[in-house]
Amino acid sequence: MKKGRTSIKDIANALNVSVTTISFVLNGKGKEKKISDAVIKKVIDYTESINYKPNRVAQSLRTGESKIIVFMVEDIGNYFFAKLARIIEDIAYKKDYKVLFCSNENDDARSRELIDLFYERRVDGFIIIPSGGIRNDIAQLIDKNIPVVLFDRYFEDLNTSAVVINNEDAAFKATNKLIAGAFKNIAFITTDAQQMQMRGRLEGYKRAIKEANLEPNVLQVPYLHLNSEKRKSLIREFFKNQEELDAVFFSTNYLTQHGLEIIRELEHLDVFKLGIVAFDDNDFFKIHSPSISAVAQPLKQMGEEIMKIMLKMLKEKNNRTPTKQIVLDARFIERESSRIKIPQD
Amino acid sequence: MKKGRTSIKDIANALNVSVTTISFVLNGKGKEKKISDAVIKKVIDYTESINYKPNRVAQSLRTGESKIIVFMVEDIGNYFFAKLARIIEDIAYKKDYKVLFCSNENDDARSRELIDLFYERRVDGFIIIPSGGIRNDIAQLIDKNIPVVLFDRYFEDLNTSAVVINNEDAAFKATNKLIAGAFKNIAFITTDAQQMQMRGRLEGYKRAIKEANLEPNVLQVPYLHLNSEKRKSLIREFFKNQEELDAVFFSTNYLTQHGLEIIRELEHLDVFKLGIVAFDDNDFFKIHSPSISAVAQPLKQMGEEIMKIMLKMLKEKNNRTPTKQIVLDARFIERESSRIKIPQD
DNA sequence: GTGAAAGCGCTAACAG
DNA sequence: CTGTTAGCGCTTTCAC
Repeated sequence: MKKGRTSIKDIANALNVSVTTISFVLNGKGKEKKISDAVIKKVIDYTESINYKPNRVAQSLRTGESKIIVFMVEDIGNYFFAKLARIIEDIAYKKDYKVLFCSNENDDARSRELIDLFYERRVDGFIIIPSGGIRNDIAQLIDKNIPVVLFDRYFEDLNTSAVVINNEDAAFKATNKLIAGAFKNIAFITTDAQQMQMRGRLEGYKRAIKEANLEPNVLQVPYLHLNSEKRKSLIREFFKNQEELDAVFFSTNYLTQHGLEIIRELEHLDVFKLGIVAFDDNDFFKIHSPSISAVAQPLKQMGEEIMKIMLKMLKEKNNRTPTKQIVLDARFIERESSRIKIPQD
Repeated sequence: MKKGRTSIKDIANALNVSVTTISFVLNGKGKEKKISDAVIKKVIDYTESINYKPNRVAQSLRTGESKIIVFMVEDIGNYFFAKLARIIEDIAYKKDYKVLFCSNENDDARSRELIDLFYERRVDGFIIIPSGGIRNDIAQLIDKNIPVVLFDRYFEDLNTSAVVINNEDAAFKATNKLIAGAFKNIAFITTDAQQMQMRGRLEGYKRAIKEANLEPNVLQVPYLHLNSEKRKSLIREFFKNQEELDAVFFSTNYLTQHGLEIIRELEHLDVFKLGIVAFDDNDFFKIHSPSISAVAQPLKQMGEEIMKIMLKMLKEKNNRTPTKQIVLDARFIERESSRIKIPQD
């Protein structure tokens, strides 16, 4: 293994053929360009023997393509996103694309930084869960003819391709599960983010509550500029004044996590008597006592739809592919926490 | 916002100055190269007005630098790695480096693919938790003079910079916590991976058990070619034949997760009576009933040490920086699961 | 103070 | 069938 980096020119010199020949062979165009089998073999053998790797930076510069797709979510550590990432990656690999993952923490500044970073590096496409304030950045990408597929949510006033679930319906059904479990005072803990998926979940909850002639009971935790301790204390305060409460529906994964922690520490709440439902599933929910019922998004299907659109855009680079919006249904996973509890009176 | 991508040449044309001038100004060398203030202002204003972003691919090709560091771990979704990633990123940003994260799933083939991907793209440095079989790939990077810092574990026969914790000592102390909690039959559930950090943990456990005149009781779950269901059934079988068992020490995060799931389903085990300790902390451990005691690695310190070495190597590019190995101590977080339990007889 | 031009490693049109 | 060469967008040396 020699020091430094070998170039295609070095190989041409070593083998006494031109760089063109090398380039053709390495790009699998040997046959097509009628390079002799002997030369092809010579080139292949040699490049393999020295473990030559072409400089993709130069390739990218020359071709204008990077064969890289960016997958940007709130938090790649999140069970839901991590699983989805895997599905997308598998599909991409089959088409010779690599996928780079990153987390925007639902933060506009960070999203922008990441978009810039990858845009400047000429990635071929973006799959993004947009944070609230990056509408214009997305619009710019589209303007520059770069394929973008949003998911989980999108901007209603921006014409983009997107894959989302029917949040209103999913929340409606989940709330009804609690209602069917004979719970009467069902709180909904959500964020105050004015993102469409959050609004949808809230609407679904409200509709179910209304149709059952119950009272809505909503806590909206501000989602900006709060660390988890602050959020937790808001949830704690909310629970403290809820003597009647018998069930809780958490609208996001991290709120569920906070909520379970608080319920655990409050004397007047018994996690085994409370009805609990979470939006988005998590590996720990089945280990928890009681196990936690959850609304699970159809990961496989989402990944496939996202990539179908992305690959199409990538292929039709020049003529602008018409945008496409897909809405999928979520699934309710019933566990212990949403079942009818032991009567208490 | 115009279509396509603006180049430095377009700007030169638009402003009637040469590309050199633009380049100098954009790289902050305006003053140094004695470009007039008027021209500097003109260039800055114009590039900002059209929101020009230099093509980093071309920059990279020209300078041979990408200003990107790769951070590769088993699973970036893991609490421990995610936190560490954040710390590293913060430090890198201050020195104008970006960090790209990726997960190798402790799989050699995947590690290799990722290393190749980034190597071909000329990233400036690698921070890696190596999977077992990539010793040679790491060696090649070092051979090619690319800065590499390993952490969590390293190859004893390869001279690399690395940051690790004292696993033997941490496991020894954690086991002693259980022993102090009056537990007598303490099982150690680990993988059969022959990686140094796993061997260290096993040794620490064994030493503590021996010094207390207890009997070691070890389950080594094969870590290759097993999906989580398979691993779980091995743990289930192990537990089934353990009537005497009163405590468990899990050597990794995912084994803890599996273990808790199994304990939950087995009639003869009561999670509230069992002593439990996990290696590596997790957000869910404090929500779990009972809350789970854990060995926590010193994240901040690890991140700082890793970056100290990395930045040094990056700066001294040419003369090969001597390698450096750092060993840090872990911390035991005592929660409910390791405390003395209600007497049972 | 500013510009011309070489060259980073690669692809591909064109020439022979 | 294979070689020569322009050029992707940028940095930087050297010239004026």
